[in-house]
Amino acid sequence: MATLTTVTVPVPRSDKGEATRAAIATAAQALFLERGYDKTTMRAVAERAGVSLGNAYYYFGSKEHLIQAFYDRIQVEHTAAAEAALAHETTFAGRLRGTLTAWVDVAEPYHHFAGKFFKVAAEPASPLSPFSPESAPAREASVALMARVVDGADLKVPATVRGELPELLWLAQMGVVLFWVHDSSEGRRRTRQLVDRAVPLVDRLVRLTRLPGVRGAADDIVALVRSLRA
Amino acid sequence: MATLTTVTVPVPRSDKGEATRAAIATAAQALFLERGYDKTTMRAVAERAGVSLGNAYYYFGSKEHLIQAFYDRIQVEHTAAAEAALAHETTFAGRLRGTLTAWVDVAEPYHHFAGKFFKVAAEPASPLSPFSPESAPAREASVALMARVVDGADLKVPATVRGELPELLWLAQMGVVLFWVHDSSEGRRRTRQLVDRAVPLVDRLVRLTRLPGVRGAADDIVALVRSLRA
DNA sequence: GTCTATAACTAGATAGAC
DNA sequence: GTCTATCTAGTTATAGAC
Repeated sequence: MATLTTVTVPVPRSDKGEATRAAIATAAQALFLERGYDKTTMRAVAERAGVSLGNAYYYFGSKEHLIQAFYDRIQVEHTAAAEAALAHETTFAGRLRGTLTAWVDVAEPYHHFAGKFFKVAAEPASPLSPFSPESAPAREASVALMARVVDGADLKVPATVRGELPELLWLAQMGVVLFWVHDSSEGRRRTRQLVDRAVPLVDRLVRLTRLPGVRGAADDIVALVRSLRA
Repeated sequence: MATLTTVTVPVPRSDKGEATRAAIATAAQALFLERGYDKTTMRAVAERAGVSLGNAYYYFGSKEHLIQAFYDRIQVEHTAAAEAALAHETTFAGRLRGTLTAWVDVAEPYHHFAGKFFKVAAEPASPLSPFSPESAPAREASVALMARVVDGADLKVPATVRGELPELLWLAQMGVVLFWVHDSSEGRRRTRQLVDRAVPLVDRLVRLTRLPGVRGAADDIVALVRSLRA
């Protein structure tokens, strides 16, 4: 159980501060895309933003904090791109595939420094960890998106399973992200293959939970997941 | 598909070099345990080892390379500890549980800096990534251990499933490690609970693959895993 | 060629004045 | 809020010793 720690995030109180903060974030994003994370120095970010090094640190506690903006950006873009797919897909498999493929599309421009990205996110103490309190809004938004995948679909499964499905699908998405990070094929061809092949499988597994022999096991999985959240 | 990159590892050619290398690794391990990863400086490691800073870098390309020794140590200790459990367990569930619990026991002393550990391992380009070529020996040893879990057990499942089971169980172990890294409960109580609850579930799921309706899905999973390895 | 050492460089982070 | 000056520690360059 994570102890709840208070994190001091310098939220700008004035309009001027807001503008400065945005300038720094924008400069960082541009430089990360141009040169990648490692080759972008805090000094270069500050210079491009037109502020001093010390001032950049006033708004962002560390270089890693500048990454959070990408997290948020991808999340927002993904939701928009997924909605387009969800609008015309009615089957569970179609909706899930559309949503996952939309993520791969949206994330592509950032792949070349996704390693650093992921590295930071993997540290438990990091606010960028997908399990951290700070990431709760983005995580909940992603789970909510998976809920929309399930809700609009032609899916008949036990209520217990259905209730936990969005969170389980989010976890599956984390698995896709893990694969994607390691995928150096052109255009993330291999990740797309993984999605195309795994989705029908997931579809099949989910529907199998209606089988008497399988349902008990599925309920146990649900109970386990619930107990881990506590 | 990972491109095969040549990695220059300075393997000492003389006995003296070997001794120096060992002294540095030993000093690093002691300091990491005493103060943690972040608070251990390369200068401190060099000093404790009785060598210059530059010399430390001659043997270890970066501070992160010093972590590899822990990887190897845990792997060796885990195999030994697991053998003890495997010697008197005959059921699949018992053998799996003993092996996973042995890992939690062995890894406990290193938990306080496991975050850094994991952070480094999460970067795809890192030689410490569990999927990297450099980690192949340790990974293969872990998979081989899982093969021993399966081989000595009372398990009747389709041959296709059985063939991939060691690797799938290794993947499950990675999941336990991920949970463990984030687990701040005393004595890793929650991770142990996870193992205790998940093992019977895995046992049940594996045996379910004999059901006609489930077997097809299981074969698809096996096929997917195989295609991803290519 | 294999090792080892010293000095210098780089960039993330902090302290304190304004 | 913003700046300048400074600190720290990972890393590299390079010269020389075995």
